[in-house]
Amino acid sequence: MDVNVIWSYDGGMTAGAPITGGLDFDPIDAARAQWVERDWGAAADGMAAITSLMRAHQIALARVESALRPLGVTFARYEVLMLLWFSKRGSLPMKVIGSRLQVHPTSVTNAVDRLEDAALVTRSTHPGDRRAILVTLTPAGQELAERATKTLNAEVFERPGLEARDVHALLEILTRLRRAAGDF
Amino acid sequence: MDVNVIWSYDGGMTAGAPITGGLDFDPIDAARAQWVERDWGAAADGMAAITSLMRAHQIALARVESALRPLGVTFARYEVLMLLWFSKRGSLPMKVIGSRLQVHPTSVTNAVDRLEDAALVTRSTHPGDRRAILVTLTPAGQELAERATKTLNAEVFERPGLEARDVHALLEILTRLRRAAGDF
DNA sequence: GCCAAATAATAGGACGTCCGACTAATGGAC
DNA sequence: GTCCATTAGTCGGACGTCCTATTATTTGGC
Repeated sequence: MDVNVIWSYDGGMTAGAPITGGLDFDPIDAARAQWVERDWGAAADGMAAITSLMRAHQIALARVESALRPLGVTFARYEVLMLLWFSKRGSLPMKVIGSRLQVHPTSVTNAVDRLEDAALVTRSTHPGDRRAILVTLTPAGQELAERATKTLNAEVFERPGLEARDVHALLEILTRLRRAAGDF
Repeated sequence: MDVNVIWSYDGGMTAGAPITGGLDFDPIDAARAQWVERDWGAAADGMAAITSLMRAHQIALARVESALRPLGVTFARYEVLMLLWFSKRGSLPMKVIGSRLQVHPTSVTNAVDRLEDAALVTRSTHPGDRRAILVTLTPAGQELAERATKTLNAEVFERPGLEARDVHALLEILTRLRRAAGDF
């Protein structure tokens, strides 16, 4: 038979597929139907939206990381480089980096460790507060930030996989979500 | 002075803030303005939308994990439990789990390892294909899936932090994004 | 029937994230 | 002036994700 026995185990599956695609139905929509069927209708849209958000993040991150991989940086480190590049002095305290990116202090330590190993940034003690560490962009760091931005713009940001109208609507909705969460 | 010196380093920061909130401007909107200013306008909305997506994911995941933590499961493991619960026989091959959740095979191995340690699922060899492993929900696993769903619905999915209109629009846009990415 | 190609799952490792605990420095109350 | 609460950053560990490589099994071409 042309259908692998595994795939027919739960009904509805008619063909094997690579892990990145090829299902003949939308698992999230199927889950949403289950929610309605079990009288969790009040939560169905929220469940589907949040689950979709998780998956959309995974898709977007994979694209971004794939574009950046040849340059030897990750998106987390790229964000730090951009923050420094856009700062007036090319340097920021660890704490400010964490606040702007909304990540845990240890995540900043992690990213800066690796950027420092790659000679893209340097660490120095803050002149006005000896507890604080100033992170400064090196020329190599700025050069990489520029190249990475050019790559990301061309390969991802200019073609995010949605029509312009959707991109704009998505941005507005997510901005409201972030504001409601206290992001700014 | 009442303003920590660190916070004034790049201008605009007027107060210290806990890491989860309190910035007096939106860093993503500021980045978008930089994109426009540097003549990357064609990529500005895409950049802002994708960056917002990353942050929105972080916010949503934190809420979900926070709700699940008292129950001793993570969202990744919860998704596996739900998939099994909704399946006709309460069991699925590893491969199918990975395809439905769109994650790497090793992620399924990881999640099932931990669920098995917690006696929420069992592993057995697939009767029709000795290469494959059938994962089966235990009574404790189903009981936990039910309790976790009740908790998640009440604490997160019924109040996702957006108005119903936005939740619905978000779901539609992300569904188009996932379809364009070949998800189903 | 036999053997090579494809497939299912796991092992080991890299990376980013968070958490709790810890050190060092700051600064306000007295 | 002294002391203690607060703050900045790091360390070790847990977890989820992906990648590459490997083992076992199945399947299809001949």
